[in-house]
Order: sequence, then structure tokens, then C-alpha cells
Amino acid sequence: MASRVLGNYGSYSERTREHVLRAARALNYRPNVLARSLRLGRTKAIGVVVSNIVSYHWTTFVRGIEASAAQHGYQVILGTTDDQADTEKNYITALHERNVDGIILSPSPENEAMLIKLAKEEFPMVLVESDLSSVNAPRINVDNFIAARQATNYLLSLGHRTIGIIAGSQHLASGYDRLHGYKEALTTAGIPVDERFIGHGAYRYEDAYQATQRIMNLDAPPTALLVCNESMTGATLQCLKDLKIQVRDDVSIIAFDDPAWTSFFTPALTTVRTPRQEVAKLALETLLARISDPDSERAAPGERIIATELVVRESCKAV
Amino acid sequence: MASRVLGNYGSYSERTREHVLRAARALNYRPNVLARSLRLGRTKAIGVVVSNIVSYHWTTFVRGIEASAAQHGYQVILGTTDDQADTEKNYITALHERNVDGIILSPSPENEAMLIKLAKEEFPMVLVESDLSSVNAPRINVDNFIAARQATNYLLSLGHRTIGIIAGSQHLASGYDRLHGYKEALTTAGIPVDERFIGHGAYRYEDAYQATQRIMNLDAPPTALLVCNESMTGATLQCLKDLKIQVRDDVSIIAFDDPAWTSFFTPALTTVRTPRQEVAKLALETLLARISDPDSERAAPGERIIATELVVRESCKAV
DNA sequence: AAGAGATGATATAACGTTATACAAATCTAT
DNA sequence: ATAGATTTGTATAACGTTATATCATCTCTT
Repeated sequence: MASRVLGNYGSYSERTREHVLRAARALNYRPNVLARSLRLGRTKAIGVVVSNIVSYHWTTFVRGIEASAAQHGYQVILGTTDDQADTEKNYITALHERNVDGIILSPSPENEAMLIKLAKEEFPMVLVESDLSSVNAPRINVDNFIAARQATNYLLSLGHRTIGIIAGSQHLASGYDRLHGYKEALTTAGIPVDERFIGHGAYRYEDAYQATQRIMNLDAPPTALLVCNESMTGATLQCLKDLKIQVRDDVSIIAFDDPAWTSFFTPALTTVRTPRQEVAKLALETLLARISDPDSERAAPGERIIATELVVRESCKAV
Repeated sequence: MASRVLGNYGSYSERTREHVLRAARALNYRPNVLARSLRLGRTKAIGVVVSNIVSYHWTTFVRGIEASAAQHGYQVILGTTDDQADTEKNYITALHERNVDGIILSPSPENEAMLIKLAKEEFPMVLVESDLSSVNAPRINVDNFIAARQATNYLLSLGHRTIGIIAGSQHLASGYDRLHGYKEALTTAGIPVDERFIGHGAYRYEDAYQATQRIMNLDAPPTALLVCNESMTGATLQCLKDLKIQVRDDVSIIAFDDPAWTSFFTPALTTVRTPRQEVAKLALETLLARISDPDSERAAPGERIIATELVVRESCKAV
């Protein structure tokens, strides 16, 4: 009888309903979540796998997911990979085996085959910042190409003609798109792309430091730099400080990512801001749609693109 | 038979062992984690509840927990509370009901009663940055009192005689201890505590901004400021920038917390660094000890104190 | 060749739910 | 008063494990 009331099915009278509920309260009855999950085949938990959780970029994302998930009664199991494809793989497997109802991840392309397989099993997934169109899953992306082109155009409009870029990992969609948006803007403006002004490397502090050092030590260094993520921006600023090169006066800077410190830095940095909360919310809601109604429009595979915003502050001067 | 091999108990021959394992692999057999957890009464998951995950302070902590947990085969379920006691309460309840094997949290004092009750039920917990000695659980703390005293003494040694503090939430151990370490240093040096130089508020950007504004607009503002956490440091720096007051030249700064940007800021900030990874590792290992062997020495309740480090950079000048 | 001990196959309870089934009891309307 | 509907009590299977028990069979030692 109690099962009918608690499960809200079958028929029962109002009198017994109250009776059961009162008894449940008196006994401080709490259904065992594991047993329920086992029976029902859902856990009300989702997995989130990102490369790191120390950068503002991913921190705000995870925070956004977690907040939205809590609103929907879901809990978040977190995994961070440090950009290691095999760590990522382990996490995905572990989360899958733990029967999470779905996962949100920013995947390494190396795990493409695995993701294709999981998608075939109808395991609900949402990819973030990924160009793996071969995986049958929704993808939430940011208009990195347009953002980089816009940032570069802004520098061009200030009169800069030699613009460098500290580029990130080219096997990741964000890294590739940002570099190519930059190139596109230059080419369109009739300025040849100068390979010496391009700093190649992964999204890492060390790579960015060395790239900045090399580029700024050229005989004719660029008058402006586009830096492709937060930790690289840290490296570039540190390097410029070490080289006694002034931001803005000696070299203009536009940074991708917009953590709090960029605004009270002197000069305050002009940045490309991604609305992380929005990306997170959309990712979560798309995942929930995919869990509850895989055939709905909201859950359809394919790419959703979210616009970025150029936040103009003080770090670029006209030449 | 297979259960004996897979469960590794009873007796069986090497031949059947291989046979079973081969068959398991062929069928791609994966034990159902939920069923196993239900049967075994453990989930190999732990909960982590912290106030926020956007600050360097907690980000690095969560990251440390997660990394250590993964090494031990545990997964982390994350909850962030934005310093809301009721959100915290909901998370603790939810994690408990989800049968996590234990939780690590930096609790609000308002939830003391609940924690006492949970501890009585022998639910494994480890508290971080908490002075709730009434709760029967290990506590991992940082020597905030000593750190603040040391930082203040450093400023005194540089000749500062009027030192302000942007203090954090007084109901939290860290906030209380930092303020009192500061007061102790002044008193010991024979300098009366001037209440006008103390900025009271929660650990919030807005509070810190207003406090800085008020203090620096005094007729005789202090020549040095101690700022009690990262987001407050952001607020203070922003405020000083807005007021056109130079860090170091006009006012010396020591900041609690040591995120990356403090070192490439100009002037690079002198900070109090807490070894977050160490705190995280100790918290996790204490929790695991409490889970597997509650009577061991490692799992004993009581406080463990971890030392901080004063990182001297460029933001304090001698007067 | 006999007995001890190891190994094999198979069955069973338990973990705590949810959902269904069926018979017995009670209520409602004519 | 009685058919028909609703409600109640109780039993049951299923989710997928782990652990124990039983009994039959095989292998080794003496």
C-alpha cells in the first residue's frame, strides 16, 4: 500500500495517503538512492569531464553546470584530465560504468572512436568546444573563428600592421579556429601572414612564455599580440615583464578569456569574453533534453554556436 | 564458479580462472556499479562541498582532492554553496542519501547541529577550515592566525606603523583568525589597534571595495593593507586603481591567497600562500582512513594545522 | 586402492527499491 | 439489496551484484 502512495500510482484514498506520509515522516524514511537507481535505471547524476579546473574558463563552466544541474535535481560528478587523452578515456569509462545519466565533456580528438561507439549505444552526451561531427551528439561551441577575426580587425583598425599571435593547441577546435580567424583577418586586409609572428604550442604556460620571448626578441617585433587563453596570457605578461616591455606602450595585447584580474590589471586588458554561464546552461539543458526525450528538437545532434564579446579596455593603443 | 574467480574467494584452479576471465573479456563483462554498491554498502564516491569554485583557493583544493581521489579509485561529487548555509545543508543531505562513502567540506557554522548528528551516525567526514570542534571529525586547518601575524610583522619590520586590514567573514575560522593574528602583531608591537583601519564584511568583492574606499579616503590612510582573500584583493586593487592610488608607492599590499596573476601583476604582489595541494591531499587521505579504519590514528578527530608561507615580491616598500 | 582435500556446478539469500497482480474488503449508485 | 466500482492488504518479480551453502566430482597422497 505504502508503495502506491509513495510511488503515486494505482489507487488509494486520501485518508491512507496521509496515514502513510505521516508514518514515513515519523520513521524518517528515506528511500535508498542506490536501490532506486538500480530498479529505475537512472541515477540523477551527470558527469562533467574537462581538461582542468584551475582556469577561469573551465571553472566558471563547471560552476554553471553544477548550478543548473542542482536546479533540476541532478548532481555532478567531476573529472579533470589535464589534457591527457587517456585520463579522459578512463573518466568517460568510469562515469559510464557508474551509470550516470549522461556526460558533458570537452573531448580530445584522440577519443573520437570511443565517443562514436558510446553515441551508438545511445549514451547521452553533449560535447563542448569540439569539432567531432562524426560523433552523434549535440555540440556547444563558441564562435572562436569570428572572435579572433574580430579581435584582429580591431587591432588593424587601430593601425597595427604587424600583429603576433600566441596560438594554442591546433588539434583542438578552439585553438585551430582562433589561429585561422586571425589569419583570415590579415589576409582580407591584404597583409601577408608572417609565420615568424605566430607562436605555436599547446595551451600551456611554458609554451606561451617561450613563444612570447622568441617573438618579442625578433629584430622587428610585432606591435600587437593576440593571446589565446588565460594561462598563456599569464605567461605572456610575465615574459613581457621580465623583458621590461610595457603592455600598451610597447605592445598592444588582446587576451582570450576574461577572468576578474584582467580588469584591475594595469593597463586593464582588452579581452575576448565567452559567456561561460550561458554555454554551461545550454550544455546542461541540451543534455537533459537528450536524456528525457532524445528525439526532441532540443536534443538534436549538431552544432550550436554561442557568440563572444570583445571587451575593450586599455591594453591596445592606436599607432 | 565465475563469482569465485571474479570475487577472488573460495578455491578454484588456474585453468578455470583463465577460462572465466577470457569469457568475461569476450562478453565485455562489466559489473554493474549500482548493484555492487547496493550489495557491498559502499560506492567508491566521496562528496566535496565548498563555498565556491571560481576562486583559486577552492579550485586548487578541489583539483587536489579529485586528483588524489582518482589515484585511490574514488570519484568526486561536487557541490558548491556560494556561502549559503541552506544550500550547503541540502548538498550534505543529498550526498549522504546518495551513499557517498564520506564527505569533505568547509562547513558553515550554522550547520553545526546537523554535522554533530551525522558524525554520531559515524558518517565519515573531514572538515576543512573549520573550528567546529563539537563535531566528532578530523579538521584540516591552516595557520591563519600565525600567517596574519607574520604578514603584519613583516610590514612592521619595513617601518609601517599604520596598517589596515580588509577582513573577511568573522563567523568563519579563517576570517576570525586572520583578523586576530593581525591585531596580536600590532598589540605586541605596542601599536594600538585602530578600528578605523579595519574593513569589516564578508569575503565578498563588494564589501572589500567599499571597505578599501572608506579606509583609503580617511584623512590619514594607512600606509599598508592586508587583504584577506583573492576576490577581496581584486576589489582592493580595482578600488586603488579607481582612486589612482599606486600599489607599493602609495600603499603597500599583502594579499592572502596566491593565484598565478599575483606574480605578473605590476608590482608583483607579496602574498600569503597556502599549500592547497597539501591540504587537499591530507584531507582526502584522512577521509579515506576514516572510511576504511575509523579507529586508526590517521582518522582520529581533532585539528591538523598546515603552515603557510609568506611569498615576498614587490608590493611592499620600506618607509 | 582408499581417503583426504581440492575443485566444479548450481542454487540461494540478501541489498532496498518499484511495479504489477490478485483476492478481499469497502464504498457508491440504482 | 445488489451489481459495479473503488480501495485495501499482501505477495511477487525484477534490477545485478556478492557471498555462502550444498553436493558431486576430480586429483593427489599414502
